Amino acid sequence: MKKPESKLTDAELEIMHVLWELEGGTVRQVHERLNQQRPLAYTTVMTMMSILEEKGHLTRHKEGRAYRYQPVRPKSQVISGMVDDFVGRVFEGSATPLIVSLVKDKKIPKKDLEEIARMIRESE
Amino acid sequence: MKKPESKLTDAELEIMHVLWELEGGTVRQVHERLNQQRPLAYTTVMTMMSILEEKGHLTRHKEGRAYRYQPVRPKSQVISGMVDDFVGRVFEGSATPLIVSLVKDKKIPKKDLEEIARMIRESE
DNA sequence: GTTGACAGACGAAATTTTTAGTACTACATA
DNA sequence: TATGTAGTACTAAAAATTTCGTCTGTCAAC
Repeated sequence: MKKPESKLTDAELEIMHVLWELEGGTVRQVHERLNQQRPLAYTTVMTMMSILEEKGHLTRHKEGRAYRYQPVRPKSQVISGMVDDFVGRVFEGSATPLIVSLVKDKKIPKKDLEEIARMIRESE
Repeated sequence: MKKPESKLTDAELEIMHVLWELEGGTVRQVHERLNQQRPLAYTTVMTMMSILEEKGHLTRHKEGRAYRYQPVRPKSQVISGMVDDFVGRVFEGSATPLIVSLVKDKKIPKKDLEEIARMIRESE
């Protein structure tokens, strides 16, 4: 049964990253990818992908013998939701301190900083 | 037994926020705060705070009959670590897309944007 | 000294998240 | 048609997180 939406857990996010990159794939494909980083049973990946399908993050259709899974929403949209959630939990709603902290003590390449500055100018 | 460090879970973070704001407090004080937002047993808060103490995020000392808990590290430092973790998991290490997405989504008041732009200029 | 309120210790239930085992099906092919 | 293989469904164990109950001790007020 499909639920409308739901928060992505850590392990689920890993899988979504692979599928966004591959633009969809089978359990086997995803398993092969993740397994390079850390041992993980095939069925574990399958279970996770089923859950993601139930949660409405993936759809699937038969392709030959196996299912092919595809992300329902684009990466940008899902991640934007996660950012909102993060800002809510960690910064109690206000995104400004997050940016300030990122710009200040994180290593953003100078080039990117310039681009960001330009973006801000243009958005006004 | 104290472990050196550890990731903050959601519920733990809620408590840390209260203690950062109050600059330390008793279980009762924290419980009263959180209870305004959602029902929560006194002992639940107590357990969480004990765990936070074991994890090294809080210290405590007797004050009258009760313990007074205090954050070990300043909010800015802990949150900076959480941002790193988040950037790693969600943005696969690169913070730039996060900033871009925040600025683009227009979640930042114009006034703050200007200040950020100034910050960038000055950091060069 | 009894009683009631407050506080913590301890143990553990409930829930969520993560991981995996086993059995069953379809298919190719020897 | 017997057999190995790829794939899934179903089930559930394991681990982590969140929640809370009960018991015990202390202290103040009566």
